[in-house]
Amino acid sequence: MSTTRPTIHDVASRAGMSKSLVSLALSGSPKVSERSRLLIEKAAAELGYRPNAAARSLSVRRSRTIGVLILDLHNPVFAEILDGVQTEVRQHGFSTMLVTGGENPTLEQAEIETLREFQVEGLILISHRLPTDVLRSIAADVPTVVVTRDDIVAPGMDTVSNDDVAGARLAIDHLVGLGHARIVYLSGGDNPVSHLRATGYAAAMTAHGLAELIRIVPGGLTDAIGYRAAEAALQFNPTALFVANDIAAFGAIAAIENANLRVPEDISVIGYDGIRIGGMRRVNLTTIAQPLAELGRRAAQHMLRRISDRDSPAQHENVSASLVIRGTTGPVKSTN
Amino acid sequence: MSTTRPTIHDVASRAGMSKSLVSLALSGSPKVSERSRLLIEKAAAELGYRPNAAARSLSVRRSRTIGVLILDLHNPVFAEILDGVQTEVRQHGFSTMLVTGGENPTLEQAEIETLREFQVEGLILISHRLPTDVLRSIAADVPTVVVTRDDIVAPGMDTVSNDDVAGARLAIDHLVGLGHARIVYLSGGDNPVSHLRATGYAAAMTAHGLAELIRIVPGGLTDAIGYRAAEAALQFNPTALFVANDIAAFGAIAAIENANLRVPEDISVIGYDGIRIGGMRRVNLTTIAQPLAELGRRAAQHMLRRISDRDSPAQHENVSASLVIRGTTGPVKSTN
DNA sequence: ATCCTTTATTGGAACGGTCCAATTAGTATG
DNA sequence: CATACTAATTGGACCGTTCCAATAAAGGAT
Repeated sequence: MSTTRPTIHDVASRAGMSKSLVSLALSGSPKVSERSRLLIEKAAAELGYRPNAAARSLSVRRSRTIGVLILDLHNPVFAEILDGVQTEVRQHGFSTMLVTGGENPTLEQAEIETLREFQVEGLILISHRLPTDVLRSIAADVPTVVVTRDDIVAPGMDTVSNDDVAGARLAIDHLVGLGHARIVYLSGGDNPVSHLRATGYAAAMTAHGLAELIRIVPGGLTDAIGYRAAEAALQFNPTALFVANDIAAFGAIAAIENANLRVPEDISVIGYDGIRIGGMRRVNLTTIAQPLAELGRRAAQHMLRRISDRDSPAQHENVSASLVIRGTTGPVKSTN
Repeated sequence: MSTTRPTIHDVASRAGMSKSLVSLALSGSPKVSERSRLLIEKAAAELGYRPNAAARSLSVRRSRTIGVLILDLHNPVFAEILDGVQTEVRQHGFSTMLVTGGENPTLEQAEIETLREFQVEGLILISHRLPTDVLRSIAADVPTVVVTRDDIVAPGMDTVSNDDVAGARLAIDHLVGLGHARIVYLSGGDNPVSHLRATGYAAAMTAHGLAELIRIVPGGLTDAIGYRAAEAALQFNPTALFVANDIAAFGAIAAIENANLRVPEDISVIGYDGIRIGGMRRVNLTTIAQPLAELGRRAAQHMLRRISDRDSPAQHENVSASLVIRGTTGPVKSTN
């Protein structure tokens, strides 16, 4: 059916008043008489009237929508952050428009372009792979907040992330506290977050007088790559592995078990991120947990602030990650 | 800076031609002279002009956007389906607008309302918890396709799902083939999908002459509930568990191991869905895999068809799931 | 009754595009 | 060198809202 959707005009003529009054009534203005309001509401309901957001946004010059770019849908980390963003944003009467670039910079840029054509009032980037200058120019004319990374700063751009260096230190402290010394870091590939975690690892090792035992094995953020990286790491005869993220840690554990070693009895493993499935009893991964939904909520709050005050100074918030001890780390084997 | 974004008028006056010509040129019309086109493109670039999607959509009366409702962001199943939707839809020049209702019918309805105000041209529901009549009335005036469920049919609404009954049968056939008989089904709670899988389970058991061994333990779709359900299931002294979904299967495995039994030596476990993390070597879950991204792609295709031909007959597509044998199922113990 | 306030209502311009019909410029034809 | 086309360009209506300035209606005070 639905030939054309009813407009405010249709409601007006059915209620026998002007479209202006309908507009007023529907937006809850107090200067509409009770009688008219009722009539109008009745007509609107009967017609199944639904305001046209495009027309409104054109008229008021606000879309009440914020754009969200998510790095990779398959990594639960980002879904959990998104969840926080959504709840916060919704509470303030905003909608979100979501896109993914699948870690492909070109695609990411195109998707952001689309978002901007829709006149989103702000952009939340749940991580990204954009070149610095591109990011800069985006942030220069639309309120932007980046979650998860704080390596790039630009005027008018906020960041919300956890302190990866401190988090890594937490992991190493925990392991050293359990008596470990030959601790290898499986990196998460060539990206800023992984580099920071490497830095924290190296710093903590050094602080514990273990500088000469620092070993970094190149890896990545997936299960399969974690598996391979762990295999490579075994050559160093480690007693513990610090893995760049939880998903890769899953792979690492599999590799260890496959080499007929036990976790944590022979080798302890600690991940990073604190995704929910890491807590599944079957996996039970010790990890450095970021408050993911909280990260998202904060990001949304910064966004809302920045929208209402475009040139409030850039803020870079650092929330702290925490050590969650579960079953994949334990005391180092006495003899070895 | 960005006081006001440049409009097509600004481009026109800078290039020294009319806004109509600018519109023509920018949409690649062949009736614009080479000279003018170049001038216009230059002006647009210099100004950083970006068309206003709201204005366009108002004028052409098409938004080129489709709305997507996703049941629960935390379950990877839905993210993987979404991925398929996105790639397909994008290829055809559409954007998506994503919302979640978190399994809450009221919230879902509100979110769908928002989507409709944005004049989405169609709605893809990656599962949902809507009452039948609500769903019906939605489908009655906006092209709708439901993924994952085909229990409700309505005119003008397509569905894309896997055949849960057949899938369940596949699982049971596999287990029976391995010699199992005391096979318990851990349900996924009170929802249509789980019921269908129960039906398939019961039918297959009956077909194998095991009708009197049918045991259904109430469960849910999460790890924690799967754990508890498995504990409860042990009273039946099963040799195998068929679990309503992969995530719950993870929990079930943990429960079994916690009871000092081994998987699959003592008890085999098979899940349903085929989410990626089930393939992680550490987990290595045997499962009935739905082609998730494919499901999403198909849904998008139906959507596009329905958009271009509103009253093409409702289609209900059933893609088949397949058995993926991994490490959590094995031959039944000889003596027991 | 008349004038002044309030209160309620309305017409119309604007928002930034698209697209159609009309106009102008340019070119070929007889 | 008109005439008839074709190609290129333009003005303006329209899409569905909001909102402001203007108008109408309803009381109140004198």
